Amino acid sequence: MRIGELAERAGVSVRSLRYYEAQGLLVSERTTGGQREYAERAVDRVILIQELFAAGLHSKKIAELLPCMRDPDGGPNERATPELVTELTAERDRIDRMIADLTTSRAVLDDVITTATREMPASR
Amino acid sequence: MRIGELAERAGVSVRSLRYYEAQGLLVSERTTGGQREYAERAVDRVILIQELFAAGLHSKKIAELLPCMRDPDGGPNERATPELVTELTAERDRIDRMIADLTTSRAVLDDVITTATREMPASR
DNA sequence: GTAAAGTCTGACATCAGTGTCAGGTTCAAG
DNA sequence: CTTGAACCTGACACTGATGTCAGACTTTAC
Repeated sequence: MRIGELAERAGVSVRSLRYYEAQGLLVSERTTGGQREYAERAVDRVILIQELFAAGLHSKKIAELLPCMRDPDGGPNERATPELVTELTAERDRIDRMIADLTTSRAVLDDVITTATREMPASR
Repeated sequence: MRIGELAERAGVSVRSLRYYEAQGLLVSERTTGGQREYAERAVDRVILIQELFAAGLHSKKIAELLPCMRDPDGGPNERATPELVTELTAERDRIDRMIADLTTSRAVLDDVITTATREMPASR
């Protein structure tokens, strides 16, 4: 598929896909005319990249991480270096803290919403 | 307390505290000489602000939200408008999705870490 | 009263991902 | 062959919280 379709199916902008490629997160074949051509599995990869971005990982670290993932297609995958493992462990801990903080914030919002909604049902 | 102490106790930079004030998230008394003076409760407020930032809320929305919080000191608090409730509900849903995504990312990291660590115990 | 540490305002820089625009090329359909 | 949509590269703008610097003032300790 071409870049427009991938962007739509993965729910990101065309701009972002080109950026991912420039950062080494995503590869593409090229047509004779120089246009990008993606395999089916690119969709899942882009979604994964987005999730990792959302988790606060920077593109450089994602670029190191991706080749170490167990490839569902059974493709070859590198073994993470001890240094990378250390970094990823730190990231994992950070994510754990992030989830904890988010849970707190959610409770705060929920409290305000509940308080405001009480005895004032369904906006009328 | 003055701004340096608050920064240290809340774990943020002095710069950030001044920014919060400029955004209307934090108020301060001023000494005769014009220096900021904070009450004890400012510490918790700043920590809360940080959590809300971490949850992806923008300062403007935090500024709307804060006065609607149940004040532990029993201070006066506004009732959230229906519009704000709608927005906050959207934020809450977004946080829920964020937590779900983070959980996915955490699992990805965990998988890579586990795979790399297996049969290669304690970095030697 | 003096020195040192802390604070003030204001301005500019940074980061990283994304938006957007320009000028040109490629592709697919008629 | 032509046309319009999609794509290409490259460049610049933006966002929003935070870092950092300069020059001046305040506070505290001695």
